[in-house]
Amino acid sequence: MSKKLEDIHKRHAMIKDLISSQEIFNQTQLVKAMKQKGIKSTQATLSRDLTELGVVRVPTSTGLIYKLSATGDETNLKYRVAEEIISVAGNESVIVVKTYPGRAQGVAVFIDKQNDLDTLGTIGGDDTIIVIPKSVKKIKKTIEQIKIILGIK
Amino acid sequence: MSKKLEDIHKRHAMIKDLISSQEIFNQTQLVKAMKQKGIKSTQATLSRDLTELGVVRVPTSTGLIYKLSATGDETNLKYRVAEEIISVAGNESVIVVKTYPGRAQGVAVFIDKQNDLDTLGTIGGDDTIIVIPKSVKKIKKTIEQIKIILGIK
DNA sequence: AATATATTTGCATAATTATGCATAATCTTG
DNA sequence: CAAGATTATGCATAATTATGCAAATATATT
Repeated sequence: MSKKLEDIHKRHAMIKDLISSQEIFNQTQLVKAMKQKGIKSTQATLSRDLTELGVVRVPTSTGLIYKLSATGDETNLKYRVAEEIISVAGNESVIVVKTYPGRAQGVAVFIDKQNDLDTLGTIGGDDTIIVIPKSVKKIKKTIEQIKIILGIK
Repeated sequence: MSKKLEDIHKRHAMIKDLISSQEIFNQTQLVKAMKQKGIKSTQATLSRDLTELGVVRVPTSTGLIYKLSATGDETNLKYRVAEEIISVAGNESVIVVKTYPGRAQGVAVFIDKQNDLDTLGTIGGDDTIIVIPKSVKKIKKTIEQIKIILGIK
């Protein structure tokens, strides 16, 4: 297992921990709070982390604070989407996802939302989606990722 | 009635409308969108409005966009209800709440739910609500409480 | 292991948002 | 209606956040 990946995970976990246990008003404050907990990073990195974690800055009576955005149906959605997929396959240049009739649009939107997928974009018809990878070299990997995210084989 | 209050309400309504009907990425874009709809304002004012409306900026696959924060959130409901109220006043026997057209029912339900209010009940029409206090002696106090709960003056 | 690919990070800075202050608009009270 | 008080707004700018780029680190391939 990658040391780096562990670190990122640790940092993300710490961020979630901090923003849910205390009022964090801005990113420099977060930098300091993390430092106290033994994790050093910079405002720039945290800005990216917050985006990845889907954290929002909400107005409250005490000021703008960071909060984890409401999740919950995410896992559920995943299941439903997975059930609509027939197959995921690729050739040398694109990935093709087959779905049950009329389901392609919804699945395509879901795939688009997974911003940890290295895709340029998707086009969905009625029962077929074309996924354009960032690079043709990533096709295999991306197919794997899609399958992993959706928990299918 | 105040011209100004109407304008603010209109602007707030427009903001909610715009951010829920299209992707608004930043405040200058919002300024332009509002202008097209005939409401002129500045980035500074909109910044304040967004805070008042409890709007959040959430990360999505297409970038950071503004969204009304999760419904069901109590604080939020409060904001929205408060937005619909024009005035709260009383005479020697009842309290009258004036709202924007068609909003009275919703506001009345909200007031009913506040069980720390010393009221016997409410009757709501289209834009007016009559609130019956437990005792006429509590009218002043109850008006105050309503205003405090909703954070209005 | 060596080389090639890909990812993460920090720095510097651009982009964006929030706010103090002065002014204008509105409201209140006499 | 006038005078004073309050609230809303815009301007200028401070505060904060996001990002291009290059270096560092990690991963994959042979």
